[in-house]
Amino acid sequence: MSGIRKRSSGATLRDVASDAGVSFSAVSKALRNAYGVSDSMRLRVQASAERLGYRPHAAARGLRGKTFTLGVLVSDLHNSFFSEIFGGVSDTASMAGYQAMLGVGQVQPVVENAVIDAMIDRQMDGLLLVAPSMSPADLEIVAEEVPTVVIGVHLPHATSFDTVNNDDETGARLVVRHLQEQSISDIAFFTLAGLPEARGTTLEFRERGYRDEMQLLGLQQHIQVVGASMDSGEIRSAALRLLSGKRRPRAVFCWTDYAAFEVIGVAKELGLSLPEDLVVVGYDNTPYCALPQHSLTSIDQFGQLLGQQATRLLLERVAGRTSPEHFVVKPTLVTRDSTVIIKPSVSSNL
Amino acid sequence: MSGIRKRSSGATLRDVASDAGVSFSAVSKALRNAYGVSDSMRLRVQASAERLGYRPHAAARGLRGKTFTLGVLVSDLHNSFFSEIFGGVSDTASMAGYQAMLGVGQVQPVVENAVIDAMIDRQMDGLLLVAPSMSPADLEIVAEEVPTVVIGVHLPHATSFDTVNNDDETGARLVVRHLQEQSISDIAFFTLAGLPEARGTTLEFRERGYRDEMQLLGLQQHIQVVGASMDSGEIRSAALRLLSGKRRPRAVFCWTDYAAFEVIGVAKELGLSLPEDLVVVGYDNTPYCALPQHSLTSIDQFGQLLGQQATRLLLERVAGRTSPEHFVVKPTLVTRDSTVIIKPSVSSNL
DNA sequence: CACGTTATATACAACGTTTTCCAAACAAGC
DNA sequence: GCTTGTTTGGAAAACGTTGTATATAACGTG
Repeated sequence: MSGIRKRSSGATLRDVASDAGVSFSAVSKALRNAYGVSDSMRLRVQASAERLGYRPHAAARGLRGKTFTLGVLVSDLHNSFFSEIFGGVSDTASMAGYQAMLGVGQVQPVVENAVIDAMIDRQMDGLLLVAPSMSPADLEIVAEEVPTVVIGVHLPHATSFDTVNNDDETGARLVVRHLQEQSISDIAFFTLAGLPEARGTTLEFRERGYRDEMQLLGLQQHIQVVGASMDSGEIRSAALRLLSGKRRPRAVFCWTDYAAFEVIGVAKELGLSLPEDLVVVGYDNTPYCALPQHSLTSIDQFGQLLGQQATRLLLERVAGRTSPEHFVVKPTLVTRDSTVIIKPSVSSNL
Repeated sequence: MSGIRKRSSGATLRDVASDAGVSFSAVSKALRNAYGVSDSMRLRVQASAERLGYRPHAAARGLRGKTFTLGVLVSDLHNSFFSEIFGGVSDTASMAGYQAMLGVGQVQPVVENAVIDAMIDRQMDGLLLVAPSMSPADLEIVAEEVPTVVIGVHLPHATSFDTVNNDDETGARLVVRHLQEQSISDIAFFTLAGLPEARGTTLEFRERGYRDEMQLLGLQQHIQVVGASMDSGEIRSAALRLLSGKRRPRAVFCWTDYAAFEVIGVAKELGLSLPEDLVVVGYDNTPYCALPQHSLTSIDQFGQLLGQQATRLLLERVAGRTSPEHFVVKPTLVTRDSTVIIKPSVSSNL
């Protein structure tokens, strides 16, 4: 019930050693289940350690061995998709005796670098970079220094780090196909603009999937791509231009849910009714999608799974693997009212 | 432009020393601007350090002195209010040469304790606990061990740590008064249920403010409090009970924005129109409130400012202050369409 | 019984800092 | 020129681990 550990013990290896009547290096080995320790001693040592509330001093450890800490860099806390990823990371890490610590890069390469430096300085055993905005070259530099796994950047030929992604191209295709099945062909893609440079990013792949599938279905004349930064105001004005222009599309497929919500907002302000006049689709399937006032069709990319797999790979790298692995999960379309034209009879499914 | 630091230098104090032609302890002092170093030497050392790309080894530092790391514990990443706080923390910390690292407590005291332990083990110089769900007694235990500042728990008499809060009571009063000015008197309060225990929490204060102000305005017969956990399903069923029951209120004041969004959703499903049939108010003024489909009136508690002040206090504690300080910021009501009955003429204010 | 061969436990040298204590150098006061 | 004091730089002892090298004991084998 209490839960909280009796602290301020400050017991060190030496204290445990003198309590158990053995040498302090014996304690070190006994507690790490190292080779060359008799069962009787291990038991005695463990008992003493337990009683004294011994906890290894991470800084001291960091000086010689591992710190059992993983650094996770996310670009933006506001995107609740990242929270989902972190959930998977945190669980998997703690089950392996590691602790995950989060840093925030604010989508600015400068800040990202500072955070990464800080993590390396603190001797973190491995780094998990979620949707970093730095260049592949810089990623290589980081990966050279410390075991690294990257989520959200498609670099299947990277050798010095692993990548974990959802198949963004397929995700985008699913959307286009779904809309076409609803007899909607005039589909625009709303992307994120103003990023440093072409980066092998998820955005590229989503856009490519969109373009390719449009082409495949013979809808190439309807291809239309607009973009805005992450700023709410910019998203709104881009959406306004798109929806009040003369080429207003029948559907808008947004690179992330939040952008979709803004688009829906602008549409409402323009007096458009959804889904009759306009259909909107998002990406990430964040919790807000399920709210009836949005009921937003979206692509689920299984953030938790992504986090788990990435952590698994990272721990493998920390353990010594050097050959690269690239994990891709198939995304799923979650259809909701925002794109289902013919509504089902009654039902207010709570 | 490049930005990324030349890594893998691995330069240590000794390397810098031999490069500059001085002893390594001289380097240590020179770089920390310690007493007893001539200007000429300081300059020479700084030049060498710069050239070799020297970075202090945090683990080694942790063994003797500070780690220049602050641990931030948040209960739940999904609440984007916390992101806002962290923004303020991060900025203030890095300006003082500190790095903030985030841990997530999942609203479970067990996990919270594990994360706190991990932070203490890693010799973090101070802890910033955001809306922790642990007991005041446990907070004291933690604070005894390491400089601590708590955000989001009202304990104005705590001596071993500082607190930073918005004035939840006033916030709630603002809401009630605002609604009454709109001639709405039948106001219910929607709170968070199923927490460990009474904790001196923000919830308590919001509820108290609500009750007191209702009383003051002579609306005591309309006082009605319902609650649900953080789970979306539970919120929805509680909202359904409230809104379809015979005592359906005219307004629902929710302890946090997300709950308000769920309530709005349920209301829509029930065919209620807002704001004519029902009025909803939230707390935190998260970015989603501004979306036209919500246009949710909410209380802004200035998360960024909260984070900045908390960090300032924490750094003071790290520097040695032991007398407690308790900072309170006045919240502000941000009115939006969800509660403004008579709509302004035209305007689609983008 | 000398002689490897295993087991087991200890000693001790790192690891990269911070900090205390000392020595050297130099100036000032008599 | 001798104390006294005040800078300035260096030597060395922590800090709490890990990991390697070494000592000791126990145990067959030839």
